[in-house]
Amino acid sequence: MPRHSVRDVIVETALREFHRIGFAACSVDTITRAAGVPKGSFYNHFKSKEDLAVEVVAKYTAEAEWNSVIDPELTPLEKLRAQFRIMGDVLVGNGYTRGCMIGNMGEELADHSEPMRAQVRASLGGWAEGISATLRAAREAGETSTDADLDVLGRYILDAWEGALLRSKVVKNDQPLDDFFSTVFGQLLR
Amino acid sequence: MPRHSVRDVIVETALREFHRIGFAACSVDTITRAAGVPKGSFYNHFKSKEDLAVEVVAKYTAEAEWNSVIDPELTPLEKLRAQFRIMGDVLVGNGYTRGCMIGNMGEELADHSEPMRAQVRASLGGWAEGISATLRAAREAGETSTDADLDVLGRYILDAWEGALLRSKVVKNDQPLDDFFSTVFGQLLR
DNA sequence: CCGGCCAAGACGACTAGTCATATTGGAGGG
DNA sequence: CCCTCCAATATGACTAGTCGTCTTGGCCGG
Repeated sequence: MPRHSVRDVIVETALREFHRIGFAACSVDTITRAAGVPKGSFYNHFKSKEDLAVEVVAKYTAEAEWNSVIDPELTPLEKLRAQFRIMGDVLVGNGYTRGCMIGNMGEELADHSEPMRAQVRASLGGWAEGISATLRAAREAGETSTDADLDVLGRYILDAWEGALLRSKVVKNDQPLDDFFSTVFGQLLR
Repeated sequence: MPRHSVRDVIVETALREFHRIGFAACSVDTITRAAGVPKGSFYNHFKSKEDLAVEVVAKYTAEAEWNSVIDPELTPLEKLRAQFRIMGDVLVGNGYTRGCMIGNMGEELADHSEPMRAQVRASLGGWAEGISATLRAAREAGETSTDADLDVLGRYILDAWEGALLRSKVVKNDQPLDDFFSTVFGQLLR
């Protein structure tokens, strides 16, 4: 049991720290110190820092706040809006820093780490498919009259979200998120 | 003159190398080796690696392929499409690596370097304004019937571009760019 | 001679990962 | 039940670099 729990502490801590400062700036030492775990123990649980990061992205993908929107009273588009809203609230709560963990890792490591590129690809792919599924429900419910291919649109909306988060880190105000919401829900999906 | 030329060689080389592998992965040694310049000379011209990177982003912004689209025969929307197309061709030509230099730097450094955050902010801001100006010309020419606020739309389109380039690095195929073009020109701007 | 510019190599901080040693837990025997 | 031994696991000092930056000596020109 203790070994299992130490491992989990490392993953949880790494998730927080990688998101806070990014992969390159976050050393194994930083993680283990923050986790209160001896540095030498790290390699009992993870083959490398890269392996840990891949696992962290998988965990984040499964547990992101996105998944916490489960109110059955919401229409499909209301649900989609709530999902993006809650993710945006996290960004704002962090003072417009950190952006999106998945996008950050893709940006930083896609050209350098094949396991990470594969993980980010899977994470973004699954996320976009979820958006497209919600769009299909919205279309069936008569919530949107768009004639766009909904798989294309789901992916595109996610791209726009990643870009908006990036710009939020840069301008440090609400404008990118406001632009996103008004364009996606006010133009593309009406 | 020689100092000026060495300095320029460093900037040109840095532009290439920073874009190829990103800020953190690109050491001063990497740049000076590639430039054929003694490493010790570097600090005669630049206060720091960060200062160089800021200057590189400014230079890239001024000289990106985006600016090379000047055919007066093109309608505003044709011009906009050509501008994005030529930028996309660079990505494809590099095997779907590198993404967008400005976005990359913003991603990697916005939370760590204030001068870089300011530069990326200026670069993205200017770029988005250019897009919005083209959209206004398109509206006046009757090319688009969108009723969106064109300043909002310009910024949003640029966000979507950044996100599409990120995803291109991850999936390494044409899908993100295709999604971008069909949604922006097939949905938002028709 | 003096001042300014150049650049080689030194400097100190930091990194991911290793490994010799310490610790712990489980199994077997009395 | 207790004790001993052994194997597996834990750990912190260490290794072998890399890094950005600085210092100092040399060179050149006025």
